[in-house]
Amino acid sequence: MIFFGYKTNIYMTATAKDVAKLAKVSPSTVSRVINNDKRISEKTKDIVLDAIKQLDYKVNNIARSLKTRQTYTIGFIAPEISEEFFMRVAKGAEKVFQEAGYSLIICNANDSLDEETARIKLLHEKQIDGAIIIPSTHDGSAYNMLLNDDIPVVLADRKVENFQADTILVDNVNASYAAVEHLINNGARRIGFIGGKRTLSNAQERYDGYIRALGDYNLSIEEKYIRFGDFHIKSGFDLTKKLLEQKEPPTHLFISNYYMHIGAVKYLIETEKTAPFSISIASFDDMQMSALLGHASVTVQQPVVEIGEKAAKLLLGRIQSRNIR
Amino acid sequence: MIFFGYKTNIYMTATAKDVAKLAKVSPSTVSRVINNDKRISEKTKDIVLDAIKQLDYKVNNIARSLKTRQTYTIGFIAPEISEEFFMRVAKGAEKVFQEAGYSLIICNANDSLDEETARIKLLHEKQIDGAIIIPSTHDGSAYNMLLNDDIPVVLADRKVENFQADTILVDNVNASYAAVEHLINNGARRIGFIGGKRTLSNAQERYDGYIRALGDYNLSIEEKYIRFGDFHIKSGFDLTKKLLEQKEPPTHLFISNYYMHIGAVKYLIETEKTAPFSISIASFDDMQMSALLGHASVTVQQPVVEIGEKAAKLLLGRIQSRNIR
DNA sequence: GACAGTGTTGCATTCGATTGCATAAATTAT
DNA sequence: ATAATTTATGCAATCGAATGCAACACTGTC
Repeated sequence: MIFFGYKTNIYMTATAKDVAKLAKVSPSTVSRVINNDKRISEKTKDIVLDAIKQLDYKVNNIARSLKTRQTYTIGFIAPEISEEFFMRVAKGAEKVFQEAGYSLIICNANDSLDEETARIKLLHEKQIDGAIIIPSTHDGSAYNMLLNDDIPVVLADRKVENFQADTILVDNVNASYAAVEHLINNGARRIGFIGGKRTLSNAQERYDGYIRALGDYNLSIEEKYIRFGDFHIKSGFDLTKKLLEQKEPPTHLFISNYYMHIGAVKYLIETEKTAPFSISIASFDDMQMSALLGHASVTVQQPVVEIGEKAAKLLLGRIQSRNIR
Repeated sequence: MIFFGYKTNIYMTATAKDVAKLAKVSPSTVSRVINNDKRISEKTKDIVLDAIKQLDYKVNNIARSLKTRQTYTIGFIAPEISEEFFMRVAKGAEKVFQEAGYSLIICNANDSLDEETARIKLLHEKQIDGAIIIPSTHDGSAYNMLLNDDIPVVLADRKVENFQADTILVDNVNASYAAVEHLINNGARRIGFIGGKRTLSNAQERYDGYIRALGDYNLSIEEKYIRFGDFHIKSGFDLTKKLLEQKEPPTHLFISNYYMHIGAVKYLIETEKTAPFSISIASFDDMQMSALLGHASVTVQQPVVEIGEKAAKLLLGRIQSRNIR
């Protein structure tokens, strides 16, 4: 493309100024056309639109954001982005935000407080409009960095200390209570418990449900049937091994999350522990694969994607109403 | 914080200007301190650093990007972000980019060309420094929008038409050949094939491997043993059903991806087809769960995370060397 | 004491779009 | 025909940081 009579950079991508020149109007007018300002005549609007098409003009959202102070970008921080559970939450959030014109920067905190804090600072500098965080630890003090600058935050899946914000949770206590109750009703008396780090609110709550169910049915709480690990496959494998290798092992297991469940099944398959006595498992989280894992008599179904959607809607509401907390 | 003697916005977050005032230097100096410009005296550097701490100043990356024309942001588009396979690719990419100071905007194309194109336009307007795309279809023409404006693109997992760029692939043909060969060596003669849409390069290549293996071992190619679907669980379920419900069904299956494998196992479990004759499955993609799925005698292991890492490193190289293609 | 050389810092412009205010043009009222 | 409105557009400042160039301060030299 070559323009006569005035200098235009033909190598770089077109700017509103270039469009303005071609359409013989001012940049302000171009801006108003892009933003659908009603008090612009149909005639000039058409001319500008035509110039935009000719130059294949695209808004520079960086420049726009600088002026409008809105980036239409949301931060999403999860402890580990390769885990299906967290990504399903992300999917729910992404859907809601995509429809509203926002996009999601997804960050991996690597289960580490330091890395999580670093991501928060980065997202802050990138001027995100809001953040959804699935906490990696129980300490949420770093999140205040965002709130203090009026960037709304919504938490999902886990509660934290030192930070006050809306949090989308499931009823962990009652859900795990129900799962354990199911085992008891099927005759289980020696029920092992495999849980996550108790500093995580959801891990603790699932444990609470287990304890409460045992109590309500007058079953004794045996420390040797209770193990805590870290919500990952290996941990599920190791703890199952520990529980089952003792004398008089449990006959049933309540396992606190999907990945530990996988680890447990892996152990059972490898050691063929299935033969002597049949282990029956109740577990938390219902994934695509859960039904295909052996031994599962009941799984607690968390509406995972919906958690993301709810968190996103809540956050969107706060952003749009400028009501930060 | 209140400053006397000059007007400063005490409500908004501090800018370089505010820091400059407090440190009694010019904004340029502040900028130079942040960017570690060597020709700044230790003394003023300390003063400025101190002022930065006092005001809790954070760079505004939007403003910076407008000037430097670098956003340190990468677009990542996948056909469906909730699928573990794609997210593992994303994880690999995220890791590499995080270390290099970039962050990832993750977009869901919903297996749709239109949505994919919309995401590309959005990312373009957001001035991303580069993009990694896992194509949703075989048509890559929309990707040129980026390349034409010197935004490098790297594809992963699938090739496309109408677009030329580096693409990180696995050797689908030989991998599926090897899997089928394994079945044949174990005595398989009637091997069913369950594949994805053939317009996708990887689906076609996996089919090619199957055909070639049959040919090399002088097994006839029976159309009634071959079915194409769409790489999703339901499709795997349906096609397995179709293959196994015919008279003289296949005794072995080669299944082209993880999700179809899950669908197949689901069908086998539900119908207990396991009893009369034992189906043996070879499948593509080795996920955390693959070993736990029944019937799998061999799975092709794709280095999924490494695909993401490789793609990211390649892209990073292009970005940093400003060598777009 | 004048001057070159080196090291620090500030001035002013720039990136691309938005927007309050002013003004010009078109329309209506008188 | 002129004044009063209404409508459409342009001007110029602004968002926050980066940077080429100029200017200043200091040291050392002859």
